[in-house]
Amino acid sequence: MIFAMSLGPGSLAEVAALLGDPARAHMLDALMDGRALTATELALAARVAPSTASAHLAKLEDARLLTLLKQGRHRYYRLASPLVGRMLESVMAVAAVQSPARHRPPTPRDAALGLVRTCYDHLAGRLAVGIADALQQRGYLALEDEAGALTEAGTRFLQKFGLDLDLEQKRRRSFCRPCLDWTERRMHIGGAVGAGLARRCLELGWLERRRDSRALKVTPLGLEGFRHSFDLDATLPGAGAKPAAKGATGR
Amino acid sequence: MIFAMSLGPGSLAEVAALLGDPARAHMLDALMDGRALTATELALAARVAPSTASAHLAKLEDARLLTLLKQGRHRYYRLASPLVGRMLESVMAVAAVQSPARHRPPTPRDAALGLVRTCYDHLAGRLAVGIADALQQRGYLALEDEAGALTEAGTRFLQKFGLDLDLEQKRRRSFCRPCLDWTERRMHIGGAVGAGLARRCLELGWLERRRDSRALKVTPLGLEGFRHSFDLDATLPGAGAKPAAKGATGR
DNA sequence: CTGTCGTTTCGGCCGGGAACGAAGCGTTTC
DNA sequence: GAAACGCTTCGTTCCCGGCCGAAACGACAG
Repeated sequence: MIFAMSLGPGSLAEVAALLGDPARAHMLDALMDGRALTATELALAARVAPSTASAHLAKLEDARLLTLLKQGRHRYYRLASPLVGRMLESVMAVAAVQSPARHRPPTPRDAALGLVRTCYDHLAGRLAVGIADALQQRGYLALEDEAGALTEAGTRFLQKFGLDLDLEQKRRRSFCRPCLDWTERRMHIGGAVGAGLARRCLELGWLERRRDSRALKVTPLGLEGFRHSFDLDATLPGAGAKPAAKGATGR
Repeated sequence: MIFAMSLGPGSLAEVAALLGDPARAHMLDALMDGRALTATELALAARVAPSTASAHLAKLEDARLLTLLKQGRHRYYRLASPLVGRMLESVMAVAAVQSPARHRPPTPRDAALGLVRTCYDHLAGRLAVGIADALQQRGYLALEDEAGALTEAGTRFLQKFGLDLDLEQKRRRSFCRPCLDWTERRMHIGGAVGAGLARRCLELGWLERRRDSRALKVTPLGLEGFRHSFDLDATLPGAGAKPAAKGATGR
């Protein structure tokens, strides 16, 4: 039998087929913020019966896309590695590009997701793109299709902002991965810098996690902080007072 | 109906399902070298009847994963964008990691693929990893999990080697994307630098495309060139004379 | 020990979609 | 014009795999 390649297209299909089921896709999407969720939570996210969810999770774990953490009578699942997260990102990026806003009933909760959410370990959404834009405009950052890099001025700026880039930077000369946003269709900051930025924003109390969603809440403190540090308006359009500098988010 | 998210996990599943069929996966894999192939060639690659292939190709084109070029009575398909290529890469990277050499009947033709092949627009395989290693060892390159960058010395070296990095470099400060190799499980050079390197090796006549495979042929000229410029032994293990400096490829 | 909760296993149902062959359409060659 | 070729459309078959509910299992709480 020569027709079975030892690796390659065969296993490509196997992995992709796992992502190709709507229920599993919803589960993986729910896990994309990096947290560990229980089987029931994932069943809820996928809108299937617990028994169905169990079968799906067994497959995903068997394929090493998820890792399992048994804790009492709960079973916590999480993405097996950043590699898996990046794979999901890249598929979503393609999905976003090739489906040019087919049907657009912009759900109310989508608005929150569109403003700012987590993307595995970093920030995504309008705010994240805005941050990337602001840093680029000031010459702190160069973000291209395939790679990104901080300038020295940018490194100093982010260190002053509270990121500890020194350790990382000694090991790796460049660690700022561009990530295509599926709502904005624009690049934002992933990689180590993106993760650090997200961590710092949560640490400062500018953003808060929500229990039920990947969307993040911008605190009043954050509203002021983003305006002051990045010249960004982090309000939801149509919610509350009209922004003073409306152009800031749109750009 | 609140249960239908406008974008996100739904379209993730849609795209992934397209990759999840073995026949389509084989087609996409065949297209991963960036060339355009006809419908019959793809049918052959996927080992399905022309009518079946036609249906698959229609779906892939409809989803904008492939673009169609009509030419006479032939229909040439190719990957719609580098984004699609990168998505396939990332899925294969996961597939390679999570299937730890399940069944290993190392096909003879796999040996050629393992040595050097194209990966969308750049080189992959043992030789490509070797090149990346050599450049890193000389301090020309820093390649990490999420990003990579040339040093100034590395830029000069590659320019002397015949890559025209000037144009690119003015536009983008950093453009050297690391790409996980599914045979070697090591990083090699993708992005603009990787593409340039591949182009230059073909241009120099060091490597030649094969008609039927993504594997490349190392010419005698290339054998000497790789040894001289990168201190690499580009022979197939077990084929021909034993390499003089065996450690060079293994590292 | 008994009940509750989180999770898995089993059995059965059902639909989507991948496969093929035959026939049709457009293009090139002789 | 006829024949060969490349590809698609149509109609049919068929099987894989997702779904659920019922029941079993293990863990914790009372």
